[in-house]
Amino acid sequence: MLHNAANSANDADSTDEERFTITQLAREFGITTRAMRFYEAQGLLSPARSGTTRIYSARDRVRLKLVLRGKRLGLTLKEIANILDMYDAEPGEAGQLRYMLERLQDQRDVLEKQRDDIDLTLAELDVIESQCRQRLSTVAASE
Amino acid sequence: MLHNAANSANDADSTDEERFTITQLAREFGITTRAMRFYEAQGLLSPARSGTTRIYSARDRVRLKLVLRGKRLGLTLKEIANILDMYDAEPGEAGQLRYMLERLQDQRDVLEKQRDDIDLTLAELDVIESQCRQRLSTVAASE
DNA sequence: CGTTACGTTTACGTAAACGTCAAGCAACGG
DNA sequence: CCGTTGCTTGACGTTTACGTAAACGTAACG
Repeated sequence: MLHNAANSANDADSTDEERFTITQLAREFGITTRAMRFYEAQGLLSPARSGTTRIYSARDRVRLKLVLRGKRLGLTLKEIANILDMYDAEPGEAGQLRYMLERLQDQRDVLEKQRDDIDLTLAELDVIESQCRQRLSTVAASE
Repeated sequence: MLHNAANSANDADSTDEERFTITQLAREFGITTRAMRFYEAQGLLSPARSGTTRIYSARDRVRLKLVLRGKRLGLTLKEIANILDMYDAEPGEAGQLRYMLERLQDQRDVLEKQRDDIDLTLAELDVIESQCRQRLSTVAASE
């Protein structure tokens, strides 16, 4: 078993990064190892290897977190990949930077539209709920 | 062709509801007729029929709008159907009403979580964008 | 009267995102 | 040494949400 964490002051290794196994992260985030391997196949993750075994760093963990957040927003894995790529994109030339700014704005537009949709939906849930409570009080009275 | 709208003061029909063809609505919302028929097959829409031809009412149109909003939020058609069902649910008995209130709260939790995710993502896009503009000004200076 | 436009059903195809085996290697406990 | 546990790579199955094509009806247009 991999001795993990709880090693504070020793270790010859210069970087004291925590390392995780695939099942550790899977359990932590409530997903399957199959899903994680799939994300890797899609280029969303690229953990180190010890032999054939995957070793996830803290950075990998953050990326996974971002993937799952993207999923909650209903983004496809491809869209998530595009965002992740922007995170650690090489400087690049002016044209590419300008293109990237456009894509960023597109993403922002989608998210803001989505926030509006959420607010609308929440407002309608309020209406339904109050109607529901109304009926409930009426029904409860006749029991 | 169906003479639509623009008939204000006549018509023996008591309800002056507008009626739409499938292609009208499809064009209006930028989707395909195939999609609309699919939504119907999944129980999300149930337009009237004139012979075999579908006739959509204003109410059908609203439902379609809600379906598309749900889609933008990343909901599955099944989830959307559940929400729509709550819209026009029969009063029902107390137990069912209480169950419905729970489902409503679940939905609210998801949406609020989603809004938090959006705010986080927007904040990160800001960071990326400003870095992007930084580099761009640097690069632009050396041209 | 042919074709163009719009409507229908039925049915097979497809992309995305995994689920679910199967078969195999590696270490560790008893 | 043998079995359990945890990791690996295929590879095929499944669900969702349509796309796409075939084959047909019908109403208007020139």
